[in-house]
Amino acid sequence: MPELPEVETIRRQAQRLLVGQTIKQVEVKRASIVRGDLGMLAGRKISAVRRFAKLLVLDFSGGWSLAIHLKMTGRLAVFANPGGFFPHTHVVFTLSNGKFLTFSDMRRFGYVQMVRTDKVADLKFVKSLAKEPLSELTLSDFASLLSRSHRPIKLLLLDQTKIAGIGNIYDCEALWTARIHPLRPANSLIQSEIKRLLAAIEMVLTEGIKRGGASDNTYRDLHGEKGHYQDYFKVYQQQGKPCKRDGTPIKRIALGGRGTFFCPRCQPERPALRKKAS
DNA sequence: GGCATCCTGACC
DNA sequence: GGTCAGGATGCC
Repeated sequence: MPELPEVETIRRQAQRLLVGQTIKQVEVKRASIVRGDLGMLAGRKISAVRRFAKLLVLDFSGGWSLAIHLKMTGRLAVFANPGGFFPHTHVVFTLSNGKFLTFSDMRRFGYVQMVRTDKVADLKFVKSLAKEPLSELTLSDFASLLSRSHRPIKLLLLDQTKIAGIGNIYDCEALWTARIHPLRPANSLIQSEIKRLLAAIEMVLTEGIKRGGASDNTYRDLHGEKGHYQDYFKVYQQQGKPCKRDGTPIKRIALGGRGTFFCPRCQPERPALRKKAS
């Protein structure tokens, strides 16, 4: 589902397509995914698009904002005609250019929430977020974060209150890139591994943005199109296929109730012991 | 900190 | 029919 690179892709597209547009009409088809009164947005102009980890925020004239969380299957997309809308479309905004901005979500885990622009930073979810890897988190932040937890590194990276924006896909891909086993206790990583892992996280997120996100399954961008990062997966949902580094079959285990993919050979459960000089 | 839970659909 | 799905939270 949408992680940092996917939401950032949508943010950049929205910046170009939506800023300057005025909301002509709002239609809520399913009230349960809406928090607050979307009718307040009619007649308002979109002035900015922001992202907080995986949360997208549209700012409107008059001090109102709309926080949008896509969770697992949410999609924010612009269509020229109502005939093209995705299934499970719950909210439709008619724009001043005659197009339609839609929010759809098959599993209905996502939401759209009205909030005063000056209160966005006070949203419980936003306040709980840790630093972002591509813009805020330093190596010493990361090292200190890891040293304070004995949880499996894979789970720590998924915790938005520890490091913001990573989901299951980029988690697995970063661990493979850094050659670190997902079950390794966070505080067992040595300095060289910590450095490698942070570089790997930055690399896979940057690559994800460059490829327009990963559409392994349901993700679509603001144009309703798939991303391409799924064509570059090294381990995610590649179980049984040969590791791109050493040919060993990729393994899948369950960790914290979700799929975890890794190479059992180049991501060893224990760091390689230094060979004794003989 | 670990686990169930909100939903629907795809796939084996 | 059973399993799995990229998130976040609320409960123990």
